[in-house]
Amino acid sequence: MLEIYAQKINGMWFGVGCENQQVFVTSFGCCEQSVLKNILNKAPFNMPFQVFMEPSAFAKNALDVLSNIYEAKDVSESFPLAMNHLPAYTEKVLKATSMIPLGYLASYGSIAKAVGGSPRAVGNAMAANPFPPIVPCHRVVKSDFTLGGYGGGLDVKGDFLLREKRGFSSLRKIDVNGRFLEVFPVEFVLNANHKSMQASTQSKGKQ
DNA sequence: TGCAAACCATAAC
DNA sequence: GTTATGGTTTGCA
Repeated sequence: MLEIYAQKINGMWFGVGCENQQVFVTSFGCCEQSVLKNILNKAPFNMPFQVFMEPSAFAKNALDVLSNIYEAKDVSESFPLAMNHLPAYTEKVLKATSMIPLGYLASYGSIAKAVGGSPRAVGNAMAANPFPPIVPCHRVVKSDFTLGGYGGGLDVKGDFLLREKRGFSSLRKIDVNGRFLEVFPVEFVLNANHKSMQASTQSKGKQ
């Protein structure tokens, strides 16, 4: 039985679906309704569920962690995430994605290089991510430093990156099962988008 | 810049 | 099985 909890923390709604001290699905959003809808969308389709008003201790802790991640705090705590029901490739991509450190981003292509497959396949796995923002799919962007897509909306993704800005300036390589995942500072994307906005306003000015 | 083709795992049929 | 569909990338005009 999937136990579903939703709670408002600091103005934002967070939700978890769990069973046997394992997290199956998470969600966040501006209202309770959308959070619950997302949870039911991403939950294994044939799993019976029940929505609870009072979070269990386990769920309460999970909700707090979600909120901390949302606020771009450095969260070291990790959870038992139930990934067994996911396709093997999706699981690999999500695990690699969860290794991207706070303040850094990876491109769809660099993840594809690290785990195999193609950038599009990585994008598909991101879209299927049941664990936002525990698995930080908002830290995956296009290779040209534009944002790409995001289930919760691009503005949400952009806001995340602004909050996660940490002032790093150099590339890093993360070891993912012996293969390297290249990551770069959030600033690269923020600067690139800033420049492109400047460029578009300049070209408008010239006309 | 803009467009077309290659990319490859999923889900739907 | 087969097809359609992407949260992409790359090359070429």
